[in-house]
Amino acid sequence: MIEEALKEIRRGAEEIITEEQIESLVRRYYEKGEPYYVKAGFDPTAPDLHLGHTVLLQKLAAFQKHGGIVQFLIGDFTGMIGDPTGKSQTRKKLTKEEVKENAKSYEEQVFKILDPEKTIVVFNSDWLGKLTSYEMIELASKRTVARMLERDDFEKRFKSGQDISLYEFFYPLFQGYDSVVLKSDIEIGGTDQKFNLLMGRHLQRAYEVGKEQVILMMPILEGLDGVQKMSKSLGNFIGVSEEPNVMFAKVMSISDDLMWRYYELLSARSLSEIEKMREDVKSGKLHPKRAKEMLAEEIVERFHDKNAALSACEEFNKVFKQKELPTDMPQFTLEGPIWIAKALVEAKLEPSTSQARRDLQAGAVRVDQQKVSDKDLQLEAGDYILQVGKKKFARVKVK
RNA sequence: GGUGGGAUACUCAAGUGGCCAACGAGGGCAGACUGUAAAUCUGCUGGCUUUCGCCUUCGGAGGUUCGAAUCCUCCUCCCACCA
Repeated sequence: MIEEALKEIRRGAEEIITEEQIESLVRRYYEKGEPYYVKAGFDPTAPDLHLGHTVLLQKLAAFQKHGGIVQFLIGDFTGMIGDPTGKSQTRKKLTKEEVKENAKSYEEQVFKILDPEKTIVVFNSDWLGKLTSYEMIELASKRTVARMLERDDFEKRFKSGQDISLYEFFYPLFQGYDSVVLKSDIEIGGTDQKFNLLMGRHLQRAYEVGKEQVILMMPILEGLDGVQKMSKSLGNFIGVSEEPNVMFAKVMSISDDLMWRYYELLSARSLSEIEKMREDVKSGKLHPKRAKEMLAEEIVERFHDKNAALSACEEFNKVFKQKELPTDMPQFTLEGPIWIAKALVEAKLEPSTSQARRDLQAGAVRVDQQKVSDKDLQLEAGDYILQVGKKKFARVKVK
């Protein structure tokens, strides 16, 4: 039992410091029923979560199954400073109302994964905002400049003579101080957070909290392209609030290799179950597409529901396998007669007539499921279904 | 402070007076093949005018020239070496 629990906890983790400590926490829970605290910090800015963020959340959920009480920390104070990157200055301060608002929408999204019964939501402005100058100096005295400069980006900047503002040193200190206040037993975060996470461990020792938090680092999830990290700005993400059909299709578009990575980091299926699927795919017993569908179904179900998942799957196969038309298409009414290239732009299927012209040339455009070979095609009054490539559809009425 | 080198489209990177909307690679889009996977092959990859052409783009501002990404002047920012 304990072994199983540890296996799930270790799953996907890039690094754990230290394994022994985690083991004793879990053991203590199973033998004496004593829970432990698992902390994770989140940005207070508008939470538009994507699957990348849920990697951490699921790890928290795994802990909850095995005795962990989650300390869901909203870094409304630290967020104001901003984690040092060398570029950003002190960020705009969010009002109390904005933070509350964001926290609320966090909860809506987050409790699809976390167990609210075992989650405590905390705001670090509650204690960081009240620190006196004396206490801040005390905090700063717990760490030397030399040790601070060990942090990767500080070291680089220092060596190359770039600016390091004093305030930047406070970010890791504050994050670590949170662990002191919260008496966390474990803190989890991305691999890029290693320095900050270790700071919590150090400060707990320095403040004689009586424990040194375990740190568990999760890898950064790759985006749909399978190479770069999932991020909104790169456009390779799956948002947790996206439409079931969109979400499903996005999962289906990932490569087979990436599929297993997603299974490991995102699926609630047990490792042994996943291993079995992997073997079945290898031996031909399970079609890889079906394996991917199962993943897509699971993910859609988590953020929507079972029915949405099933109908998304059905819709997907209808459109892409049977090549039938999607059930829902955006509708447009246009003045006619109209040149096909213009109509495509009007229907938002193309960004410009030049691009439309190219796609026309390439044979990527269909009207009522028929490939258009005439680049000069005029649409007379009537109803049409326009299609560009495999994914873009629109219903237009020409007047 | 001095001396050299550099800044080109989404990214990297050619081009050093007209043939440059600008070689090539990556990425992206599309087609074929498939399982909307991967791999592979093919086409396209600034905008507008249904393509005759026109307009905007090569760090910024001016200038020389019939004509400039390319030459000149000034400015901004990067990088290397010297002090």
